[in-house]
Amino acid sequence: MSTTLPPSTMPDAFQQALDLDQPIYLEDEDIVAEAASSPPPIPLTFTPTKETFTQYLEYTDILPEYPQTADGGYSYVVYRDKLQLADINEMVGSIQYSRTKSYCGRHVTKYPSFLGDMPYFHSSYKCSGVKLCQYTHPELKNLYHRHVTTELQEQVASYRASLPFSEEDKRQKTTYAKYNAVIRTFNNRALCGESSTESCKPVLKWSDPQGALSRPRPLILCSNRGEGNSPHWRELVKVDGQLDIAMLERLLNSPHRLTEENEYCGAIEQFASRLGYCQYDHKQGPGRLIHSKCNVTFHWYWPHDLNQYPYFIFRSEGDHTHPPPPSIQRPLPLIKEIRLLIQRDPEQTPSQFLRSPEMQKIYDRYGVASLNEIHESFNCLAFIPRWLYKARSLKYPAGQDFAGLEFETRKNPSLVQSYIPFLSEDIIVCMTEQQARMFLTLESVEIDMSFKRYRDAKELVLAVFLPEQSGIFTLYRVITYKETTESYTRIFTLIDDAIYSYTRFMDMDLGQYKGLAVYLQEHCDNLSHRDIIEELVIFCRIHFERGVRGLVKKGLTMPGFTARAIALLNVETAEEWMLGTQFIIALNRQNKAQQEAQNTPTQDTEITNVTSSGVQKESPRATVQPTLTLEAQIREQELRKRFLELQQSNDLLEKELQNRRIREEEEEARPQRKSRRRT
DNA sequence: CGTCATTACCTTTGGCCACC
DNA sequence: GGTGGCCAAAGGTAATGACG
Repeated sequence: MSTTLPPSTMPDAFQQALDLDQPIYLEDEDIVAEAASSPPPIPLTFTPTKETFTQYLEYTDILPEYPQTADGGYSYVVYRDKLQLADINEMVGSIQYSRTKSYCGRHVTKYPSFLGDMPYFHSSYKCSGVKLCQYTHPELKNLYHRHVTTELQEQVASYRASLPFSEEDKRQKTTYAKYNAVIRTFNNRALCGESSTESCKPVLKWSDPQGALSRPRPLILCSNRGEGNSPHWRELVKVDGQLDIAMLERLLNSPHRLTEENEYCGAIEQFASRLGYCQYDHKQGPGRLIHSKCNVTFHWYWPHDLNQYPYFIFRSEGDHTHPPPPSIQRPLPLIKEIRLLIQRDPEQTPSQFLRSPEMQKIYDRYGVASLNEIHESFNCLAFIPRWLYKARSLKYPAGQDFAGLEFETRKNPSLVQSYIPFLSEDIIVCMTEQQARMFLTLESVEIDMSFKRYRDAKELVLAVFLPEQSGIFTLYRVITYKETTESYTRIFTLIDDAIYSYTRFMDMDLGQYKGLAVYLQEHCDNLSHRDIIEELVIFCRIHFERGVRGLVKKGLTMPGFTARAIALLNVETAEEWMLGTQFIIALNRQNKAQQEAQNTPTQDTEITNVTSSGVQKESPRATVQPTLTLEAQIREQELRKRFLELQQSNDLLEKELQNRRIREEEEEARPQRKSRRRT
């Protein structure tokens, strides 16, 4: 619905302004100088109650982050092919001035505007100003502006740079803050109590070293403090790297102390900032952030039919009665993209997210290596963990603990059928049908226990290494909150149940499975659990190596023990294994006998304890050196040769590992930032 | 219609704390 | 020391009504 306006009612200025061939361009010109000869105002709206005018008009395809403003109004006519309402919101939302909305989206249907005689919407913001430190330099405070130019930004930066020490150097900042605190407290006569006098001044001295190995330590004390007990102030300065002691000494002991005059600050924060004080400890104390108000108004108008008229007008009126705020509004299109990526996969950590291939694509698009190279507002990335947390909370409203799982299973019952065959408060079993089928085709599986993924629970994983895929295939996952034998028995029963529930229609596989069950039952009656374990279980290499090193740590002194024991891991047959272990045991006996002969006391450590924790507690079985037949002796020689070869290659490996450890220790010893380590 | 004031709800932010 | 979880407070938004 549109109202036609007789051409006669169109003001000349409007007609002239509508002539897009002759736009009125005002770019980086000095508006103040032009004010004397300012052109007649251009009407933007034609309403009977109050017409809106603009003094300046600029055509553009993108609204600047710091739109210009003017007394009679500075307006931008923004044109873009296929302009959408979202684009308008994005551009208006990206301006760097904090603002509050005066009103939003008012329809104007009866009166024409600069956009023509079609209905339009009209919205309005008010600039909220900035927050300035109470010690802001008066010139900076009064840096009213209409246009943010490079010169203005440099001028603002110069006020920040005029502070005594670089704001970026944390150590210098801390030292300066310490110095200021000491001076202030001395000036308040708060440190020397009743003995405090006008002449009390803080000085930095070094203590006399106590003993040959101690070093002099820095002290801040009152200049009136003598030897021994004194009511005057004395404080030992902590040498923990946070303070630059040499700088503190220079500041405190210099005959020309920094002038006692107050210093000025250059801190400007967005009005939206919740900081109470500026980030700089001044001589006169921390500076409270104070709201510097502003009366600038922003208005924007856009036609109902953006397809037909892909224009909108943005108008800014009044002077900003404050210096320009720092550029911290993040570019909206990029922010939307990041938000979408986070919503898609909120289970990443912030650093994983920033290094993800999706983010890498964004960096590549801009030809940069990190976000802060795209826009300075990304210098602070604290919003990333918050958004991840929020997205996770939305995705898992009941959390990701047991309650969350229960919630998910109720919401999505098929989850139970397809992946969680058993769920109780103590044990959660995860297995799919494909995993169950895979399980039945295997001769062996690996069992691993993880303590790290969940806070209170442990995770037991049955997996198999597939050489064709060069990867580990998980077969079965149990999350358990108990660690008792009963709970493990229950877990292994549940493996049976899970496989059965998924594969009950597979006759052939079921036969295999039943056969295995019968086999286990029959053998369990006749054999001890140790025998069954020996028959069925191969323990983890890492646990074996840990066991070997543990024995050495406990005091086993047999020469070449580590290399020989670890060589056992590379044997290929049971015979080689038995021979190897007997060889080591015999050597150990010999070694012990020698040590006893020399009356050297040794640790009572038994090598046969070298197995995984499950068997470790058992008493070692008596080993008998067998009497060998001739045939066996020949076979033994072959095996001994093979064992020695293995041992030799292992010795080399051991040496290489040792060298690597030494190198790592040296690296660690260097004074550098320690990296976090996960074990 | 332009503007202001009010209100209720939504979102962001700085800071605290526990944990690894 | 970095990180994540969480909270209170403050800023922002949207809707609405009143007035000139």
